[in-house]
Amino acid sequence: MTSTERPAVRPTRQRRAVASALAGFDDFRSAQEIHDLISRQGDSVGLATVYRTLSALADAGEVDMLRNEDGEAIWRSCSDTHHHHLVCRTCGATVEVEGPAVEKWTGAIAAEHGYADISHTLEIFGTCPACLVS
Amino acid sequence: MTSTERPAVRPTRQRRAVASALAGFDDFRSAQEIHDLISRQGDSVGLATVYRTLSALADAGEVDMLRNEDGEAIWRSCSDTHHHHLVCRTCGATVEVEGPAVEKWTGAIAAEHGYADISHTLEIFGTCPACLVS
DNA sequence: CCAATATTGAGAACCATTGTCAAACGCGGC
DNA sequence: GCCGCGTTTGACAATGGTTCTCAATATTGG
Ligand SMILES: [Zn+2]
Ligand SMILES: [Zn+2]
Ligand SMILES: [Zn+2]
Ligand SMILES: [Zn+2]
Repeated sequence: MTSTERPAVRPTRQRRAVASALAGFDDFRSAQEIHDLISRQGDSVGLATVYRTLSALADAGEVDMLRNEDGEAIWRSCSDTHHHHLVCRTCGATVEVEGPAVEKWTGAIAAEHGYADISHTLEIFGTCPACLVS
Repeated sequence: MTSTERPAVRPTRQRRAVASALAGFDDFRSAQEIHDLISRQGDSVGLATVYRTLSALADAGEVDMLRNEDGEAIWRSCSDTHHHHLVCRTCGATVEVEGPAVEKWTGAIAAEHGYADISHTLEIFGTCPACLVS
């Protein structure tokens, strides 16, 4: 059997720029915002390349992508273990959270109804302490 | 103090057609699919009106809207109590599920981090029994 | 039936995302 | 260092879902 096909990803200036931009914030940002960030850092990367790179990183599990209320994709550099997010609706401040109990629950519910190959999405939104006081 | 402003919603042929279409399926459909369904039922309703009506129903809590993998909005007539969904990735078959434990967990996690005004999204995807055998 | 207000729809406008494809680049071999 | 080749890039066009516009129409209460 053939080993997993590996497309041979190359370390380019552009990919480095995207990675660098991702390291500069810890909330979720749109591809366009990240593109602007890169420009402001002095680098020049095509918007299409930003999209391509973000998608690749998401596939590789290095960034998480979710959708804001308008359906726009927003991205964030994340740890590589399975987790969910607690996101501030006002400033975007994000906390990674884990919930073994929830993981078990989704599996149980699915099994109960005979569903297989389960995956799930779970995000929590609220107002963070900092935004509460202001 | 003035009572809650009530925009005075009128029962029109169009809104009836959308409601009727919604009653005709129990999986999640896109606005365009619902628009097609209405046409096939013999009614004629503008696409913009379908969007407007679906949004209004969603605000009123009579339908649930979520986003598919591509970010498209998909809609479904739902019960009015808080619940989540177990959706077949292949045929779309949907089961409404409730999980008091999960509700408590999200609240606890949020409180633990000082977040307030909590809301959350949670959807489970998998392959339903029918699609498993085929 | 009237006036006031809400609704509709055809099409334009928006805008995030993806596709195109020739030029530029990274890499391994020589 | 130089070649050859597959990979990557980017300017720009194309897509496609969703919203906007605004004049024409429908509903309602009187
Ligand atoms: Zn994450
Ligand atoms: Zn999980
Ligand atoms: Zn529902
Ligand atoms: Zn819930």
